[in-house]
Amino acid sequence: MVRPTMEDVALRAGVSRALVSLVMRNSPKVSDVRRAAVLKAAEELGYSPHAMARSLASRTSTVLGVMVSDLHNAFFAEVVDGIDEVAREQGFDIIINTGGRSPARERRALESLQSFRPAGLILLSPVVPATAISKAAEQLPIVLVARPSRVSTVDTVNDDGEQGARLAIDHLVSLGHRRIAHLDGGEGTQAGPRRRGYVAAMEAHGLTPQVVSSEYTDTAGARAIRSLIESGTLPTAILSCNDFNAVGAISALEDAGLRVPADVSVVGYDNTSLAALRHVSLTTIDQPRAEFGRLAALALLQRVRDGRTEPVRHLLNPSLVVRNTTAPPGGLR
Amino acid sequence: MVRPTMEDVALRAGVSRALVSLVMRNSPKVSDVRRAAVLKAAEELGYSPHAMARSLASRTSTVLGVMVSDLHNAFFAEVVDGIDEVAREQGFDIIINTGGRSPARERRALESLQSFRPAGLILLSPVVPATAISKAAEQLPIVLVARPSRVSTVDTVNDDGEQGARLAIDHLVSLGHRRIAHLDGGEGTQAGPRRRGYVAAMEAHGLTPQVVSSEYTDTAGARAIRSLIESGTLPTAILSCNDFNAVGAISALEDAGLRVPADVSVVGYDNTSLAALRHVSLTTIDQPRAEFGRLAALALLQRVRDGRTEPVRHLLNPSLVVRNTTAPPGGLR
DNA sequence: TTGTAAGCGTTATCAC
DNA sequence: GTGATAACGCTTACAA
Repeated sequence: MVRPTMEDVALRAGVSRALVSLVMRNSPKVSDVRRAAVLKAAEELGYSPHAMARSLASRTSTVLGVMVSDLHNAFFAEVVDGIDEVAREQGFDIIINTGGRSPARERRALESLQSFRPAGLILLSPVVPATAISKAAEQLPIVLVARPSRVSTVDTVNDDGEQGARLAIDHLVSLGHRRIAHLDGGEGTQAGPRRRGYVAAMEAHGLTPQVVSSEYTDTAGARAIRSLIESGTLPTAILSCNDFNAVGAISALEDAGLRVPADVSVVGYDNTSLAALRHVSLTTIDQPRAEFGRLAALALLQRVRDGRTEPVRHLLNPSLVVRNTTAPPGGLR
Repeated sequence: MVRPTMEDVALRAGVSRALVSLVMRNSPKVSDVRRAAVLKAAEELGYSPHAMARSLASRTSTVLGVMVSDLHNAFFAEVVDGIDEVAREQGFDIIINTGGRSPARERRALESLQSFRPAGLILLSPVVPATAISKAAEQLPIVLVARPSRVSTVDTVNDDGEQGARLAIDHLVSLGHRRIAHLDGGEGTQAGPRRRGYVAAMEAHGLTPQVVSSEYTDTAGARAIRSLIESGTLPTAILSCNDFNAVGAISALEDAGLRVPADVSVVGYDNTSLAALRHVSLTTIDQPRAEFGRLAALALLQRVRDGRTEPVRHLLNPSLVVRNTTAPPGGLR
């Protein structure tokens, strides 16, 4: 169980260690015979380079660290796909760690990631305080995804939540809705912009906003609907803070004998795989997740390789995905 | 942007590099005064140990590599939680990489993980050929989760799919169902045991198995139901190969004007977060996912630290979670 | 084109 | 307790 080293390969191929090193980094200045011999020896020994030793010696790193705040959320999986795509193209490896939505655990994940001395770090929706981030940013380039920041040393990639909410409201208004409530995400990341966008869009249409306090879960969505029904203030359409909340809302509406979308229309946010299920078929707002990842990786590489120092702020446009939970009000369809 | 080293800390604290090293590994044989001085200097400099250099020098690794075949599947997130829990307890760090369900990408992920020379590797439902796994197992300890293996050098952690299917059938039979079809997972991992368990359980009850070819997606589940309806062979109950398939089946049943569970009962498999949504509320088979992770990490640590060499094969018991998609047949409820 | 030797940041083995 | 010094596996001038 002891892994072969360059020395072993060199011995077996009858060359020096340095030459093996050249072959491994496929330098052009190695004769074909020697190269073949080295490759053969490496193959036979099952040798593969030791990334840490390499990075130590070369004083460079081809590793990008990725901190995923919540592995349970498929949202991040697609962002990672985007990161992975760009990183691989550019010859970088990624290592992932997860924070489990707990600041303490996330802190540990960050430290662990940094102990590998990666070229840079991409943080997906981190929950640690901003000071922890700016402190880390003193040591290496950092890109934040799905979390805004004013720290001038970090880049950010976000979706324009205000515009997303506006798209949803415009859609509902164009269907004929006038009374549209927003089930608010409370403290959740991105809840602020979505709420502001909702209020602004309603007012732009001359309508009265109705913000209902809720959370990013299906039970919270159901609870909010029940309170609306009890207070007799149920509108004809709902904009939920995310897809889970929307599914909870739909289920509570159906429990109350109301039909979606005939009696009430519902719009989600995020276009998770849940929304696409035919059983749900939720009208929702899509964020270009893989693009988030690609831009984040690109931003990091610009700092790492091209030495960029001014921060970049990507604000991506979400889009509306119309499915089967929205229709004109009052069953007019 | 240049990270401080032990040398810097030593200089600042007015001690030798070796002493700093001792403090960092909190050795008991350092005077309190010196320790405090070193810690203070490290803090001021923002110093944290260099994991790669440490591992290189100590010829040991406190890193566990985790390959997640599909980050989009929340199933793995909980397994990772279990791994993380045990690893942290025992002073190990984990680094994650993903294979995106593509053998080529997975191979790359495996190589990348190995280049960090981790103490061992945990592979979650890998799709690479068995030979690739046994080759890797020559270099370091490997544990496979959700994929069986006969390679004597690797440990495995799986759920007992046959028993899971049996639990579902026993439940349906006890409700009074006699005609129960299985929507089969085809080539998918774990589809085999579930199918065998279904057939065996049906025969044990003196019933005729009805296996319908399908896949692990909601559209496939819907398609299978439509074909059953068209052929006039729709039974009173369905055991799906997984939750997605079950949700697709439910949706197709409702589209056809049938009620679930009044007209047809449906059981899923996996107890994903989807099943728990109140809008779905699916009766399903639960696998102890976090336990998978814990056992996998423990198995790895036994090899790494205690030098165990005989393989272990964990086969965990699934359990039945009854929700609202199962009832006695014929709307007798 | 190939080999030699000096590091990279750390731990480990000794002396003191 | 504390401090030199030799590894660890690799890269990289610099020589040959």
